[in-house]
Amino acid sequence: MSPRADAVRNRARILSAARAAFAQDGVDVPLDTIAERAGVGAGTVHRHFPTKEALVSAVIADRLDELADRAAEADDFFAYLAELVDSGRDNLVLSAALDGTLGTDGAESAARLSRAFEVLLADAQRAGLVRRDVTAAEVHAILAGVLATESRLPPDRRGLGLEVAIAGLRVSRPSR
Amino acid sequence: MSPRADAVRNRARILSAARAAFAQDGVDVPLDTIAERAGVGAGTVHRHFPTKEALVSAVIADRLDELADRAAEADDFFAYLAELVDSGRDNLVLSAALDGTLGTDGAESAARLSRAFEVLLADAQRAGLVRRDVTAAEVHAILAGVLATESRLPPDRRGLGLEVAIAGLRVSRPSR
Amino acid sequence: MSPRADAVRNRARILSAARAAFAQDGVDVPLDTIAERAGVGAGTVHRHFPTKEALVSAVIADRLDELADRAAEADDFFAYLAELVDSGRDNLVLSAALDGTLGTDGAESAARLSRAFEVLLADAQRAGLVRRDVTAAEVHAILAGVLATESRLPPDRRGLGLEVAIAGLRVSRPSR
Amino acid sequence: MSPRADAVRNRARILSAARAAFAQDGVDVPLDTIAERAGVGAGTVHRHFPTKEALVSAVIADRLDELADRAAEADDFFAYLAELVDSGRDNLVLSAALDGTLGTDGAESAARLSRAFEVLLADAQRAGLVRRDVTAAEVHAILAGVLATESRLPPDRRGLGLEVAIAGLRVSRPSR
DNA sequence: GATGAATGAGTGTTCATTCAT
DNA sequence: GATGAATGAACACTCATTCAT
Repeated sequence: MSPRADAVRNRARILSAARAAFAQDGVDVPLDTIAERAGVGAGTVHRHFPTKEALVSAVIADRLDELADRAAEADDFFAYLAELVDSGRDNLVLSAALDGTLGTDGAESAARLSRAFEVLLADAQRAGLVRRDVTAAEVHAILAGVLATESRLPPDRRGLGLEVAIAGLRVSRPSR
Repeated sequence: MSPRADAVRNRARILSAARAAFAQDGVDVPLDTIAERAGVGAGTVHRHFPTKEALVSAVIADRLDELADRAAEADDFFAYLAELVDSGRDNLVLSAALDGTLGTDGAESAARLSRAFEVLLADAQRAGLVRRDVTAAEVHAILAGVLATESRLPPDRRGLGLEVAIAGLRVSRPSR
Repeated sequence: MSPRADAVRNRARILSAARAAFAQDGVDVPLDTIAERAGVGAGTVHRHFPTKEALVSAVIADRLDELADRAAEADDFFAYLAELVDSGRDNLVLSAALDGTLGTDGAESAARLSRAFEVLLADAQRAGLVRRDVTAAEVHAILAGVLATESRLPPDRRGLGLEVAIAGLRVSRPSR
Repeated sequence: MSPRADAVRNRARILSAARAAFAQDGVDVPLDTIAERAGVGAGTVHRHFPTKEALVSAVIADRLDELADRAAEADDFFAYLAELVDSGRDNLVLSAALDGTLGTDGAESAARLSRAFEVLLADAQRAGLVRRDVTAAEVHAILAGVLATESRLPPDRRGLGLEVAIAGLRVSRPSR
């Protein structure tokens, strides 16, 4: 009752190919390229994702889901950040796309991530490791910046951006 | 060597229009739109900038020149950063494009900026306000991240990204 | 020779769905739409009608068969015309398609219709109600025109096209 | 001050090529075909007619303008009809498309035609050559039908459709 | 030098048809 | 036999670039 074995596989392959292609060449890669990478016809991409925008949203939602899963499992705010930055290193483009509209699915995934992230942040704030006046959304904006920074650092300096952000997040008030 | 007055003016108008258009709609705006905004024909844009990429590079180089000018005039590292972030707030797109190749002109402008920036940074480091193990290039990467952060913050929280970065840059070693 | 019950039913459902879809949206409706309307898969449509053209031909042949049936039963030329126009009113698209090639089946149906129609016409001509120099094929062409006219008339004027045609068919020679 | 010499010519060539292509193969001909026939690139077609629909509308409007011109010059209702049918013989497709939406220009052209046609019709009615209870719009619908009829008649019978319509339009009431 | 019309390759999307399940 | 996913050619439309005026 499920001749969908192929369909499921194709959907996954398209998603994966799209993710790689977006990361490598930006969201402007032709859909044909993605189709070729996924080993399917152009029409198949459209069957699964009626619009290019839908595909982008799906890739982002997929990524958000991963992040949400990790956030839900994590128990250490900073370790989670490190992991997140690490995994996002090659996905700057994608993380940039994060600003764009997400389909309904994306919104849901983003909400899941937010909830898990808020818990982690609150713990860290309670433990005195993060200044209390920043919200989860604000820390998220800072993380987006960290990703942008990391992508511009030479390999042997990776981690510096996060290091600085963490240090900066600890201090309540700028003295200077 | 005389009727260049118009040519010079057109070049400036195109650059200005391109800058505004890139900031508003991203680097994917059609050249026709830029030409229209500049009040010139599409062919004129190509006479001055043979390629779209050349125009993008020129806009970036132009911006880098401004930044270099300001850096050369500044005497306070942090005030300079604040000014830079402030002026760059609406130019995230452009600053993202900064990763792309710059033409030769761009390289020169970038070099000018670097030299001025290095002086400011060295002063701040000597004064003990910035950890000594970061280079100018690294601080630049961090600034790019700050711009990304700021663009994601609501208006009433603008400045938080820079604040955190400055605080983080002061601490020499991450203690955690 | 047994499980054809379903096949027969499916064929009928597809034909019916196609007829409705063509009448409503023109012959350019996607086959998928027709398949969905018929409650079958796209592949099933092709099993019954290997080509879209074949489906169109079948729908037309089906319609021609109906018309032939009615013509065979009718005994009054004008009443038959009225009925035909009445039933064809919403099928302009289909009647336009009538020009296109009909498959072999279509030719047969068309022939049946022609024979029945010729009988009716001959009767009317013998009774002096229709000029004698027009053939059945020519009256058919005129009827196609009447359908086109009717589809352009407002609801409260429906019938005018046929009325004029009937009046015109009575006169042997244009006097002017 | 008019480098538009080519532009004007191209516009005319495209319009002409489109008219011929539509008449020959229907409105579904690829734009590329029209471009090729006109001896221009595909982009040029779009510069002049931003949308395919716009091109169709323009072709129709162009045709309506011709008809309006002729109607304005004519002084004999029936001669005008004959001329119209004669010229429209190969344009059934186009006249079928006439139902579709016309752009603003089309509406204007249609209005011009209506006004001229109304004058001719009124004259004919006053002269007792056409029944008085039909409006210009209704006669137009009948003409559309005549065109449909004519396109279905063999060459040696051309004119029969108009002949019948004219005869029918003279009689005030269907007697039967 | 400037103009803007022309070009044509490239893109997203549709859809008749095929084929694995 | 039926299903619906896969295919890929075809289409309308965009846009950087070229070129006649």
